Amino acid sequence: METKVSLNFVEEIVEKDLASGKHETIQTRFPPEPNGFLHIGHASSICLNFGLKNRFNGKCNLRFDDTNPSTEETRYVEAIKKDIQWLGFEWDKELYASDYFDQLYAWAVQLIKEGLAYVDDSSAEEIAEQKGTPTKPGSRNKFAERTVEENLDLFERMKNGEFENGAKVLRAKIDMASPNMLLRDPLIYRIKKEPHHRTGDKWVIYPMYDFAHGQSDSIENVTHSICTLEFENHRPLYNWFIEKLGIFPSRQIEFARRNLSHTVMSKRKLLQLVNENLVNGWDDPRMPTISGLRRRGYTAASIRNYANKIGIARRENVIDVSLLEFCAREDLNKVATRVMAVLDPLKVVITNYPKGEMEWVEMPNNPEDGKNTVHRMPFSGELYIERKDFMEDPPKKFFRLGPGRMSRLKAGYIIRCDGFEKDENGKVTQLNCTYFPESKSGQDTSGLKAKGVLHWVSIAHAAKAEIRQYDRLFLDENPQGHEGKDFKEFINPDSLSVIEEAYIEPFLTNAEPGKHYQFMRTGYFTPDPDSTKEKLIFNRTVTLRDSWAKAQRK
RNA sequence: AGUCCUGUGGUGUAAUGGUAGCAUACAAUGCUUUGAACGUUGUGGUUUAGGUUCGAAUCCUAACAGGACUACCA
Repeated sequence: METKVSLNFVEEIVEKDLASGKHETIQTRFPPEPNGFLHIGHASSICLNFGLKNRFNGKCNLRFDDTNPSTEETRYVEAIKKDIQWLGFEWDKELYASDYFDQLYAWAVQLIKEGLAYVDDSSAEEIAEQKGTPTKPGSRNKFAERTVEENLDLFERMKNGEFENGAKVLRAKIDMASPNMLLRDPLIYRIKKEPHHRTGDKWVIYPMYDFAHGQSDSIENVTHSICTLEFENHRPLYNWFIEKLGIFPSRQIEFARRNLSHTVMSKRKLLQLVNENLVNGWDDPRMPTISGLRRRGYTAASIRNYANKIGIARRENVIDVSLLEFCAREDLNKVATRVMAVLDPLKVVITNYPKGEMEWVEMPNNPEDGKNTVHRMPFSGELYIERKDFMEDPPKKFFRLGPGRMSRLKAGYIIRCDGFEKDENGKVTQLNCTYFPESKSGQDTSGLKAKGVLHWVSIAHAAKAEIRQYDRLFLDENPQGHEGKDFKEFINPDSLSVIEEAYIEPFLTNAEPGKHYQFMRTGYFTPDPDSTKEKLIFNRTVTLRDSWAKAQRK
C-alpha cells in the first residue's frame, strides 16, 4: 500500500521546477555561519536542504557563510561538520564564502564601473540618519556623487589597508526612497582589520552578507536557496545583485524558523548562556543544540523524525517541547536496552531466601525489537528497590508494596512485604519480605497474582553510578517573549539534579557513550562522555510516560 | 505611520474551488511480568465582515490580529 505523502511548499516548488523543465536537477545548500553551534532549529533546515537532495536526487553543499571575521572560529566549523554527519547527512561539497573573496571583490569593482556602487566616508551614525525611516524616505549625501575613477581608487585603497576601521564603506547605489530599507544604498563592503579564520590577514575589507550570500549561491549554481523568514526583505536585494551582475539566478525561498517551547534558540542567547556559565558549555544536555541533545541521549533518528513531523511552513510557530520528547521516546523504545537501576534505594531482605546464596535471572533486552535476547542479572536475598515503590499506608490504587502486599520483582520472583523497620526519625530503613520460589519469572506455577512489577538490584552485586537528571532549562514556554524582561529571569533553578550514588545492575558497567538504555520504569539514559569505568555517569534523556504520577497530581 | 509576510482543534501541520484529515497533547477504556509500549474510543478547529461561485479554509476586497524591516551581524 502506498500512502500519499503531502509535500511541503518548498518541495512543491522544486517538483514544479523539475516538471516544467526549469531545472534538470536541483542544487541546495546549508549555509551556517561558523560563529556558534548548530541547534534544533538548524536541524529543520538541514533536513529540508539535504532531504530535498535525497528526495529529488539532487545535490546539497555545505557552505560556511564566513564573511565576518569578528565572530567566526575554526572550532565552530569542526563542530558544525560533526553535527551534520551525526544527523546522518552527507554534503556534496564543503565550501566557504571566503573562497569567493577575490570574485566578490571583482564584482564590486564591476558595480563601481557601472556607476552602481560608491565609497562613502560617512560615519555609521550619519549613514543611519540619512537612511530615513520606514515611513520617511532617505537622502543621498555628497559622496554618492563621486566619479567612477575616484571610487575605483578609493575602493582599491580600502583593500590595501590605507584607511582605518569605519573610515569608509562601499555602498550599492539603488534607491534611497525605497519602502524597503534594504534597498536604500545598502553597505556591501566594510573595513575590518581583523584576522579571518581562513584567509588570515590577506583581507582588511569584507563583504556584507547581502553582497556575499546570493553571489555564493550563484557561483555554486544553487537552484533553490532556502533560508528563514527574516531574510524575506532581503530578497529584492538578493535578486538585484544577481541581475546587475548578470550571474546565475538562484531563487531564494523563505520558511518560518521552527521555535521550540521552554528554550531559546538565537545563537546570541545561547552564547550568553555559555559565556555566563549558566550551562556547562555548548553541549550541555539542557541546551537545544544538536551536540547538547546528542549528549543528552537523543538519537539522530529521533531528531530527523521530529523535523519531519513539525514540517515546513511560513507561519509563526512555537512547537511544544513535549513533541520532541515524544520523538525521543518513540525511537528509544525501539533501540534502548532494558536494564535496572535504583535511584533512591530502599533495602529489602528476603527472609526465606537461602543466606549467602545468589542466582542468575534473565532480563529481556528489549521486548520491542523482536529479537528476544536477554542478559543475566544476579538475584539474592538482599536487594534494593525504589523507595517510592513502598508505602506504609498505601491507598487502594497503589499497585506496589505495602504491609502485607505482594509485588513481582521484574525478571525475578513475587515477594510479599511482611514487615518493615524504621530509624529514630521515622524513616523506613528496611523491608522484610518473603519470596515465593515457584513464582519465578517465566516458569511461574504459583498461581499468585501481583499487579505491581518492581525494578531492583542485588545489593552485593550492584555497581554505583552518578545520575544526572535534566529538566527544562526555562520555566516559561517562551522565555524571550516577554517585553521588558530578560530571558534569563525564567531559567529553571532545578534544571539539573544529580544523584551521586545510584545502584545499577552489573551489566551496565560496560555502558559507553552513544549507547541507549531504558532504566526500567524510570526513563531513558545514556552514558555521559565524562563517564569512565571507575566512575560511571548517566544522563537522563527523558522520563518514561508516567500515568500514575499524572493521576496522583489530580 | 509605510512596504512586505502570515492567520485551520491547546500545539504543529495537511486539504492546491468539491467529505476539514494526520500527528501530538488531553480524556476514557482494553491489554500488560515496565502504572511503559501497544490497541480502541472520545473531546476539540478554518480570525471577522462582505463579495465571486452550483459550491470557498482555498479566489477577491476590507477590517482585525501577529510578525519582519529603521546593524559597518548573519
